[in-house]
Amino acid sequence: MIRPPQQKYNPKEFEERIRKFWKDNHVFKKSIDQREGSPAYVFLEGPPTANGLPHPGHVLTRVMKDLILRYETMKGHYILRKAGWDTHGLPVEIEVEKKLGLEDKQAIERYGIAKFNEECKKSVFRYEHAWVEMTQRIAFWLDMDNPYITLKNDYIESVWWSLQQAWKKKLLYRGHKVVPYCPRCGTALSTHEISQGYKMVEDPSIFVKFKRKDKEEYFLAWTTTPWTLISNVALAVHPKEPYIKIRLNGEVLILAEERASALLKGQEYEMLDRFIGKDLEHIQYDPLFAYTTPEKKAWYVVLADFVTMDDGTGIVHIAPAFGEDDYNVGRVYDLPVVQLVGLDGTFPKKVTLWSGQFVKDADPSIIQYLEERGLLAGTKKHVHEYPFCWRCDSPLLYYAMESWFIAMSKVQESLVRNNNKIGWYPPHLQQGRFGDFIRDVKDWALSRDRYWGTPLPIWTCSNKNCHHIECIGSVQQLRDLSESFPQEYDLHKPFVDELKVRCPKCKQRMIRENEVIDCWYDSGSSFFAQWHYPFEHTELFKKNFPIDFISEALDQTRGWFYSLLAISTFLFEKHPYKTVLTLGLVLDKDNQKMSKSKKNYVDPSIILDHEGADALRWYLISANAPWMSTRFYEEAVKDTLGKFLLTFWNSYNFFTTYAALDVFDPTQKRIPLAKRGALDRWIHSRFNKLIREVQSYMEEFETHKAARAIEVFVIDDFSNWYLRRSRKRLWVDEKTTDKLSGYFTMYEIFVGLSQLLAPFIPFITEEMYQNLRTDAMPESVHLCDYPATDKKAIDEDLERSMELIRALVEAGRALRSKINIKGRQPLPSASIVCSKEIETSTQSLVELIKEELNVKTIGYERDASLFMTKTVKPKISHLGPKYKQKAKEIIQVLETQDMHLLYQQLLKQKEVVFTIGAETIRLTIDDFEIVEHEKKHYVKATEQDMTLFVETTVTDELETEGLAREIIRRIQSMRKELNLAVEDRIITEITLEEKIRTALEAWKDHIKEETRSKTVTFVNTPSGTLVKQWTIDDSNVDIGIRT
RNA sequence: GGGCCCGUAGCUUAGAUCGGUUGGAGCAACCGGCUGAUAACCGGUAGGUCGAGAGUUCAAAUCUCUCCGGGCCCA
Repeated sequence: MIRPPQQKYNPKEFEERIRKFWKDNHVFKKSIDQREGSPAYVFLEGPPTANGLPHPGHVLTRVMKDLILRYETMKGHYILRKAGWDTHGLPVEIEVEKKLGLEDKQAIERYGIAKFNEECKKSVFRYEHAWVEMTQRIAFWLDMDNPYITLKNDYIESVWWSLQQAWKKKLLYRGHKVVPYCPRCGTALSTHEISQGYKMVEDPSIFVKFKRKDKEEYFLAWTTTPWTLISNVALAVHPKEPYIKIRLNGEVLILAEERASALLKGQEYEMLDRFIGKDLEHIQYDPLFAYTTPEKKAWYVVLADFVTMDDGTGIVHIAPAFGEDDYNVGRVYDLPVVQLVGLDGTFPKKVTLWSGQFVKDADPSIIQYLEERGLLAGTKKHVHEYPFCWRCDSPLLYYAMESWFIAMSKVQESLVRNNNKIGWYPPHLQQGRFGDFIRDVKDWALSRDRYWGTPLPIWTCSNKNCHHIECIGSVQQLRDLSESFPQEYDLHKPFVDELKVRCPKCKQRMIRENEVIDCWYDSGSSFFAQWHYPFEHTELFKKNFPIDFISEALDQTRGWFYSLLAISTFLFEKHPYKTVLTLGLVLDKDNQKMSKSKKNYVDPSIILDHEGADALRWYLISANAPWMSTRFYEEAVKDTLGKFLLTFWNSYNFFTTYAALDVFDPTQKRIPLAKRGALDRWIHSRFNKLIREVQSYMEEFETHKAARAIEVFVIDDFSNWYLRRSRKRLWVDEKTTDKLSGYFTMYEIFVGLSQLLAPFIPFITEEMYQNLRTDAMPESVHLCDYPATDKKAIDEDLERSMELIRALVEAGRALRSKINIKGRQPLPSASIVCSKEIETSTQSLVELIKEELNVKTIGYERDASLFMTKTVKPKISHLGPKYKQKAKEIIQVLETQDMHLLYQQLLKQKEVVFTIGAETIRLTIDDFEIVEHEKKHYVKATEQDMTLFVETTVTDELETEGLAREIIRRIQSMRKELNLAVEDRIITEITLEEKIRTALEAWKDHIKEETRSKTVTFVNTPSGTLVKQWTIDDSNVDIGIRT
């Protein structure tokens, strides 16, 4: 039995109620379990870190994931939805440092690593509660009772196993990485940290001469960091750019041609030779300083693409220890890494001239020294951006630190191959941002000299003669090599470092590499580590690999999307996921990124309280393509609520009000679709086409288009046309077939819509479904199958006809508006002039026009001339040249004539004759333009191949009927004002002016019927619970009603 | 600095693959209308240098180039 609805849309109340319903009845679990054995659709959750509050971007990701997963579930897939938490990493440490007031790494060590990590562990779940609550409130169904957590021993063990695999494949190696380093804090900074600390500074830049070993010629190089010259090992030129050899002031210099013209403007020099950079490769030169003798060949010219012609000389000095580009070119040429700077940022003893000086402070002195030796060709102030430490504000040095790497460059081809197998949404990322990154892949710098993270499982034998290195891949292996491995353990620092591990070769103690690993490696391992593979759940892993679907925001492209692919590629040589949906970012009202510091941050819970989860979800889904950035603010969500959700809700309200009143029973014998009226068949046809449309959009993740298609259907087709046109048949008291057909149709569409919309707006659909479902139906809308298109229900001809009818109605309404006769005033007739074909196809629907346009009769005609009359008007452009000065007089004469008669005359006699002064003028039909217009009391509108004529004669009788309708309408609005129920009966008293009172006597019964009045009396002074005075077309009408 | 994405009415957007009537629609505004569900709806009015400039073309919102603005990623 269908209950009448709550009147108000109160999302906070019913969303909470429905969450409880799901929980009490384990609906989420059932939605998974009932699909067991069905084809799997594998999903992997990108783990968030719960050490900060969730923001609107996280809400978007979770809504989109939920939409896709609910949709695929209803389409019959078996989907596990394991939650995950990312728990390691520098941001966690920084939070804890702040909380504990620890300034640097030394402070952390003084505080104690064990205690520090304990704090980190607590910190990562600090806002877990807020995350869980947000997740539940937006109805993201996720198994948060059994999440994978990257800090668990089992998870770490899986990660270790994968690192051991890398080790066995000889992909894990120790090398150097040039990182921004703060000499004061004694720590490298992450890119995340330095991005906040760039400043514009002015540094000295110098032009330095490097003497060719074999000739009295000089390479002219340029640098902004003179202190790095001491560690110089090579000069780089661009292989393809032209270089020239010139004589300037008696010296022979080599530099880029393009730069020479810029640098030596106005100076005279002699051009000696011209060649491309490639020709200079391997030419040796004399070092500027001899503080060290490198173990590898150094001091010669190398080729590098990064050399630009934007500034400098086109010859770049290379110091691999102090620049990333330098380091990379050094690896290509196997150059030595000369590092004549200490970790404290000063020159070591070896550098006798500047020993102990801070490098940047030594710059002027180095410049002076070069000048004295005649190696300086010039200086120039140079303004550029330079990074500073965000903590202590000292200038950072780029510094080659030892680090562990995974040799991704060795599996580059495999990466590209696997990437090409992934379905990217939007597609441009595949070969664009992501493809570019993969094609130019760098080795993965894996280690971090920090505390809170998965420890790097590499132990080195402390015996100098042995030096055996072991990469440990399981807890068992570690236990076997350790003395007294405890029962209870935690695979973090400091436990792993305190273990006494014995070398399997020489039995000496092994020491672990101090570092932890990049936390991106943790989350990128989730596709196997979540199952504790390969130690457990091997079958589960195999069933769930590769993953069908992942989705995160755009910033994860080179983050998680990459780390998953990287790890999967070197472990399994396979793409880890088949489809990746990349979401746009969530911005504020002014298209700015949301951040707490800008205070433009919208708290999702406020919107959840005010507009509700469904409105929030619908906005995020329908506003934009998923991969476009979406502006997020409460007003926007509010608009969505008003436009779509309330219309949908009110339609439902309308249906259930009447269905409950009439005790409509959906289990009774169904009226077959073929036996229902055209309107019912039409909405079914539209609905079935909608299903098809929605599904095809969903397959391409064009969720916004799916949502908009539904919106158009619900608002335009269903609510504003179908339901409005169906109202009348629900008002009759008898149980007619037509009424019952209407109920069945509405019922079916509402059940269908609740299922179609369930993945989008899970609460309101559940609320409706619970009221509509029969015992034979699943207990929740989320346990239903997704609606499938019934092709038989689609009737293209009917849809086309309805389009014509609706177009005519619109044209008719525009007509009324134009002639200023309001819709409540009935008019005698309307006629449609069209072809026989159109008549046949629209005949069954034509009654709809009658009511919409409020005309007494409606009919078809073939010939528009029935309503048109032809006249002529003088063709002035024709008469002018012919009659010159007389034309004006002729026109004046013609204007006095009845043009209609003139036309008749022209038709019969072919000419008109009259005289002007002495002259006889003969005009033929050619001197006139034939114009057509509607006959008196007719107006017309043309719509496609149809013309609509409306007769506008308002007889006294029609005028009275119009007045009756005016009165009815006023009484209805008064009923509403009193909040009366539809079925409540009233007593009505009306005071009318004498002249209309008599005329209205005949309409008394009609007014009584329409307003559900027990009695209608015309009185002198009306009384009632509500009495109102109205003015209708200049007449005063007072109305009083009471129950 | 480099790469990628985006820019259409006050706001949200359709149209861009594949150049072709007068660039559609919704919200907001104004005027009028409808209403036994509606915060809804209907008719009309106003509002556009399609980010700017140049080019290709008979024809450009659409193709090309440059620039400007916003965003992301990488330096």
